Formats: sequence, structure tokens, C-alpha cells
Amino acid sequence: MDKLDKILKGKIKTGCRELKEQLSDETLEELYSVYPFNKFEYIISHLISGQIIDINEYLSIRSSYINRNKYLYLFEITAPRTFGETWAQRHLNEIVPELQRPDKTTDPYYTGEYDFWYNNIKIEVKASRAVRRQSGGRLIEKALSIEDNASFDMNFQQLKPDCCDVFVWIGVWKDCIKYWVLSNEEVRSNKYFSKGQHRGNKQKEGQLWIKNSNIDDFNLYAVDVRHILDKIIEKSNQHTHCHE
DNA sequence: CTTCGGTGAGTCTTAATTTA
DNA sequence: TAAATTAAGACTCACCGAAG
Repeated sequence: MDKLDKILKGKIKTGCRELKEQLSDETLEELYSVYPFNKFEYIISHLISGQIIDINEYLSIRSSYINRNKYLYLFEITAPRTFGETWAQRHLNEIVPELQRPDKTTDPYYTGEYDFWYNNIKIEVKASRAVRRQSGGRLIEKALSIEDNASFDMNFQQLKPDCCDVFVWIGVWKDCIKYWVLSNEEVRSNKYFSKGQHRGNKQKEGQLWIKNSNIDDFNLYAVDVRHILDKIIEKSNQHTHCHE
């Protein structure tokens, strides 16, 4: 939103007096809109009609905005499970179709404690979104770009290294998605791993924050979309075996 | 300001119960 | 008996707030 605002403000400045009045901050402030009409459609129509921009310039502004906000829609999801399961798990399965949904036929002892199964490897998926660190406000308004240097803390939680062999973490920014793959041991012994969450699970469950201040320490585990499965297999050879 | 142990709230799954 | 409804529990991630 910030960058689009800047671009439009810059364009308005180059217009004639009349146009500047029509698009002044005060006018825009008072502008009453009902979906799908809004401030942007109003400004852009004026800019085109005043010949400040032409249709091609509009199209280029539009497509670069879309590029900068490809994944913004993911911040519209409010319910944790809708994001974590409906989106994140399905998304990973689309990228890596080889991963199987576990059930009693793949693993007789399966009771929902991990998310995917591949060739005897138990895989747990966790996802988190990068948002501005501030209390209140909707997620979509706090969504961060990978280039922003505002502070954030992605909370990967309810991590149970005893229940799976490999973790796949998905970090979502409004313009990009990052993937990290770690063995259960790499999580358990990670210096940022914080033990203890939810009463009754104190020994088994922990959490970890990937923050603007420590994200580089995880580059070691970052993996390109195309290599996720290879990395899962590689990491599964390093994990500490859990006994049924 | 950041950290990190913990709670909160929405959704889904499964089991239990009621209804037809 | 089978289907429909309700209740219980598990699983998801965001967020809080005391302590540093």
C-alpha cells in the first residue's frame, strides 16, 4: 500500500491545479466509496482522464503492485487452521506431490501427530506469516514485504521433535515464500528452540521464533522450492530415530 | 525496545448421544 | 439399525505480557 500511495502521490503532483484539487488529501479523506469503487480507482481514473498517465502506464503500475503483493491474500485468512492446514499443507503437497497424507494404512500407529509421510519419513509442516510487530489491527494491514526492515517474529510452535523426523517450515511474506527444512535433532538442539508450551506437554513441546534479527542463522536450512523433497530425504538420514 | 513461556480463539476430527 | 446431531478433544497459529 505504501509504495502505491507514493507512486500515485508523485503523479498527482505533476498535474494541473484543478487535478491537484480533485485529488487533494482533504478530498480523498472525505471520499465516500462502496465496494468495488475505492480511492485507487478514483485517483487512477482522474490521472488517466487528465492525461497524466496513459493506459500502458496504468497497466504497468497495476502489474508491479500485483507482483509486490502476490501473497497478500494469505493474510486475509484469520483462522489458524485455515491457514496452517487448508492452505499451508495443501500448498506444500502441490509443490511436492510425492508426500502422502498419513493414515492407519501407511502407519498403523498414526494418530495425527505429524502431517505427511514419505517412504517411512514422518514430516511435520509449520507455517507462519511475517507481520509488523504491533498490537491490534488486521493481519493484512500488518503484512510485511521481504524488503521491509521492520521487525517481526514468526512463531513456529507446538514443535514436537519426538513426533516426527523432519520439519518443513514455511514463512510467508506478502511478496515471497521461504522454506526451511530441518531434522528433528536440528530443531531440538537449536539455540533458539524454546522448550515448554501448553501445560502437560512441558517435556515434549517447544517453540521457536524466526525474527528479523536471527533469520540469517537459518539460511543453512533454507531450501529452494524445487529441492524440498531431496532435502527431506537428506535430513531424514540425520534425524534421531523415535521409537513407536 | 526484545524475549519467551504461556494463553486464546477458530476450525476440524472423532466419539458419544439422540433422533428417525 | 442407521443416520443425524451434539459434545469433546485435538490441532492450527496469533498474540499477550511479565521480565530482562
